Amino acid sequence: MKQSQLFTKTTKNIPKDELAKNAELLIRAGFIHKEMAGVYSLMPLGFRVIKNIKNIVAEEMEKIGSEEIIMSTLQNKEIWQKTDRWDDEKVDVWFKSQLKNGNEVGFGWSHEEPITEMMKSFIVSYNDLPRFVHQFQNKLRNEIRAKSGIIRCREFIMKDMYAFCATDEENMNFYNKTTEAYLKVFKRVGLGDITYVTSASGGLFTDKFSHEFQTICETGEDIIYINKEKNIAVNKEIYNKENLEKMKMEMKDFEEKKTAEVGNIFNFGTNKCEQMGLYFNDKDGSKKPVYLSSYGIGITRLMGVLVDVHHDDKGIIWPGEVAPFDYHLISLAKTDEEKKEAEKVYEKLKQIGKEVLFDDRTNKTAGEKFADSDLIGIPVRLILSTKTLEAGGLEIKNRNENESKIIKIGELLH
RNA sequence: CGGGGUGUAGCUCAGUUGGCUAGAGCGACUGGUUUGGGACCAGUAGGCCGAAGGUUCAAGUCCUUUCACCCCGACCA
Repeated sequence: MKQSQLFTKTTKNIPKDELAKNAELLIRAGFIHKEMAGVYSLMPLGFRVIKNIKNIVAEEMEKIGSEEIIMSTLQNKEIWQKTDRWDDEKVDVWFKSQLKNGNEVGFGWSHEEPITEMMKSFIVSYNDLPRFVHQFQNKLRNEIRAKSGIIRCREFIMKDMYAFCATDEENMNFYNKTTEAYLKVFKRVGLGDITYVTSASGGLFTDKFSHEFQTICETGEDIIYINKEKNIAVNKEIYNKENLEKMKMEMKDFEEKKTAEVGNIFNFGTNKCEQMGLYFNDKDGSKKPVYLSSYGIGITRLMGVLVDVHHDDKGIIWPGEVAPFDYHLISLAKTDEEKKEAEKVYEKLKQIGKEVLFDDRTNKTAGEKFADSDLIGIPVRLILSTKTLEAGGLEIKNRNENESKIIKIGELLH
């Protein structure tokens, strides 16, 4: 992509209505645009990062047997009434509207009920189980207070996955497989070292505990207690003597950390399906309720957490796999010949399958280009200038390092 | 939803006890000089001072209402 054509704009000014680092940098670097409190649009750069995160998540979910679908945003009131979750007293994040005929509809804040309802058309026998599906979908939640930049939004992209199983064993097996898959996802996006599987309460979803994936992060809204040796973490909401005794641990074993919840997994057992009337005929002819578990990863939130965790005073430092581009090729070419050379490098890099942002702008000074480059945060910066050509090639520098070196153009293409 | 704060140029802000034609920096545009860390000079454009109502000879400034945004708390996949 040529930067002269890229739909974006960077700014030196810190937006006055954003205190959170993630939103500040993403806006300044031109990744997102704020529509209103808790609602952001994605610009091309932001869209690329989101695509990369989605691809990683999709890959890992497919590896454990899930298929991608996409469900509707508009939701049927009657379906939610079956589990008593239509009532605003029970679920306070509903956005609701009306059809022309006066019927109420809801905007999806979660999809357990609709997916379970849908499955009633497809799961009737043990032969139809297990069934795993996931989707990337815009969730709408009427949060009392949007905050922390893109960490707590009213509209956001979420990956939600649902597992329908015949037995508790099958269900727990998938639950454990997903836990592993999630850890892989967080490792791949660059949060592996600071993300913990955390025991938490089930909240609205289940009476039992659930597991959250919590990433250590200043902008986070959760407090968790971590034991690094045993790799155990507990959310503050269930952190008490009684629960610790069950784990045979004491408070002195834990360290308190501020974290952001980047993923969570819930086991509903057969509760939800019993409420919704999703049963199947087992081998012996008996009618049994289906086991359901659900698995979420906040995709846009993940982008925010990544920025909060990976930045310096100059801008964002994207981990490789989620970065909007592999290379930021900056041309400081003066002569036509040099310009041609820069163009050639750009084309060659594309040919070998690299994603390149090519700063071909002629009306910007070197300093401005460097500042933009640091702000945008592409992992590897390549500079082509009179100086580098004289030295035999390009200057290469990683965003997270200070040293640069000259390499031959040919070396880069291997 | 309680408490606190902020709305003035595209962005970030200044604007005194109410006073004449509302300012700066950045950005944009034009011309020129520059060209390895947001460079310089000259010029130009750009405003319903968040919105509505009120007080006053006079309102960006005072009063009332309202909307938006931020922060703290409560809440919370």
